[in-house]
Amino acid sequence: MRPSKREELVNKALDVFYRGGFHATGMDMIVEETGISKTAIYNHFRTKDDLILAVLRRRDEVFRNWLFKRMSELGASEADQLVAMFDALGEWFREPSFKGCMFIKAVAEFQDPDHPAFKHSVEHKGLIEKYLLGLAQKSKLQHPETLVKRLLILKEGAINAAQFRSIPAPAEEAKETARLLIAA
Amino acid sequence: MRPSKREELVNKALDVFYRGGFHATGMDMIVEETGISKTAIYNHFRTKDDLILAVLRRRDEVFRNWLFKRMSELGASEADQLVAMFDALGEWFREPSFKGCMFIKAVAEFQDPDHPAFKHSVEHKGLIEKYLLGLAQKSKLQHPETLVKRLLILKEGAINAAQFRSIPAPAEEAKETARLLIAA
DNA sequence: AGATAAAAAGACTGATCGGTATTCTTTACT
DNA sequence: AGTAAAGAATACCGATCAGTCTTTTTATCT
Repeated sequence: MRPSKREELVNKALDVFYRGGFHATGMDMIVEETGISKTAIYNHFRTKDDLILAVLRRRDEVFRNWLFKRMSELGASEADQLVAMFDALGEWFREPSFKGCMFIKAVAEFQDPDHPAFKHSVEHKGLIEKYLLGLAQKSKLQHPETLVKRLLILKEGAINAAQFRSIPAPAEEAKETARLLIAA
Repeated sequence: MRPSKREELVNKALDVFYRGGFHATGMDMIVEETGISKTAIYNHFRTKDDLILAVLRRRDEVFRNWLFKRMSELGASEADQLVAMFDALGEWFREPSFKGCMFIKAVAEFQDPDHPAFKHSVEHKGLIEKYLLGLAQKSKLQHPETLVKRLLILKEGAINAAQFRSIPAPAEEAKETARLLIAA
């Protein structure tokens, strides 16, 4: 099956870039870690940047699917789901392989706002915002736009604190703050 | 004056690394942008990593001094100063050269928790936490440790949102949330 | 001013970068 | 089975990486 070969490459490259960073990881390392030869890789992707973009697209898809599914499993009402986002994040943080948000890393390494990796990272955050806004509107909470923006700030902050490991339970702290916002 | 030459190198290197990233910026670029020859640079620093560490130390010093000073200028009481942190952050975000937090970038590029750049970044956040905790304790607010952890999450989240430019006024959103936390 | 020492400039090193050309292996069809 | 066509493995390319060595400049002291 041809397409699965490509997907396998993207999935493995995702792991390698996530662990090692984008610039610091050379294509030779991708070859070594995936077991796929350079020719085969460049048969699927024109440049390293193209591969990175495919990786980011895959990460976007996987992460959003996982997060939204987990939120709906952990929360009953729409308002509950918004709060449950932080429980889901907490599960993510506790995974041994957790190394922070790939899109935060991407904008850190590709700082030009016109770079496709930067733009895609902004899009990813935008799609999450859109989804949260839908939930906030369905629930009858006041000022849904404002609420969502503040929840997003809490989410990003919790992810960062988790990566720095400077706060023992960032998801829980963010969750309590989110509760406060929703109750207000 | 000898030491000022070294400081000038560190200050200029800081700019270049901040704009271009750590791995993506080669030493030749540092030479070009600073006008200081490679020999002179390597006379002061044994390796590129050593230079990067000096840059991070300088950034830590400059940023904390600026932030704490600005907080005390913008806030009267200790509790006010905690809230005013977000006004100061807002000023930072509006600087045209703003490109996010250098320490977030550092942990994104040097992911190994044992790497000196990672450790120094954690230290930086720790020093800020310590200062905020001092303020929270002097003010008679309840649960100062918890409050500070949540304020830090808001701070990190606002910085990230500012870098992504996904939220129009992240400092203001974070500030309002902080008010809520302090009032609670 | 001239000798000497310190420092900086820039050519250069092996290694590695992203990417390609050539060789080799595998597959598919008659 | 034999042959052609497709795909992958690897040797290889110029460019650039971090870092050094040699040469030239600059500064100091008499």
